[in-house]
Amino acid sequence: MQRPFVHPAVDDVSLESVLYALADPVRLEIIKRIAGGTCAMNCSTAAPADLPKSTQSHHFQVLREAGLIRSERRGTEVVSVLRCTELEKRFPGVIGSILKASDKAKKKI
Amino acid sequence: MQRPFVHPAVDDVSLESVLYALADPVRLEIIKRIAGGTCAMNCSTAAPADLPKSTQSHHFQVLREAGLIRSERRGTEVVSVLRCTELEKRFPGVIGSILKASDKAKKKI
DNA sequence: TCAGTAGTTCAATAAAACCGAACTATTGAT
DNA sequence: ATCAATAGTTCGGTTTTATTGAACTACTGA
Repeated sequence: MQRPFVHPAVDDVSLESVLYALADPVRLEIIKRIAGGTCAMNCSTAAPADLPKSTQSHHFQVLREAGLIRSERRGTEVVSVLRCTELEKRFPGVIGSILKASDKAKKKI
Repeated sequence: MQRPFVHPAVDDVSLESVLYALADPVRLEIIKRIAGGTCAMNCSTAAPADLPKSTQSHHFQVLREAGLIRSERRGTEVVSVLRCTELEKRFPGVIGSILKASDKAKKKI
């Protein structure tokens, strides 16, 4: 049987794990897409297309266990949402400034 | 001869490398000490005391190459300062909110 | 010049990431 | 109900990265 998704309580989310999760270019891109889009994304849509499925799955697991996203199965696919409100409460300004900075950095290139 | 310290130009500093550098508990602690203290620290003072010298040195190298600190030899020791102004300009709010969040997280425990 | 202190570099080991292949879960068609 | 297709997970082996003891470099002060 497949294990159900595990989401840490917001108070158990550590700043280090959040930063670690966002430090990877692929994962930062995923978070940007989830945050910027309809606010709910399946894995294949949110991750770069050329990335192997197992690697995609690994990255979503890291984001989930870091407390950044909440995932839920909907039919054959898994939909993930950013835990923005909770995270903003726990680490004010952190996610927002990072997302803003990543946009700006992208424009520069 | 020992190589001189290399510091990236502020425009070459990537958000990912900054987040990566700060994602490690030891390095985050170092940055907090450098930021909170007299604003200039040698390695032994800024790093946890029980950490092997080679590991300390490695962590300072990561912070340096990520663009977070500027290091300079002063006699036998190396003094490092946070590149706060430059970083604030490039990634507004990022370092500040992370430092603030890390203080709060510490108090909770 | 010599001893002591502060940090770096090297090389070997330990830990983590990556990805192909096999597996699970769900849906929709026959 | 069964079968094929889709979406994602898990496993295991390989590659990459981190850690650290030991040797080395740089500087200071006696």
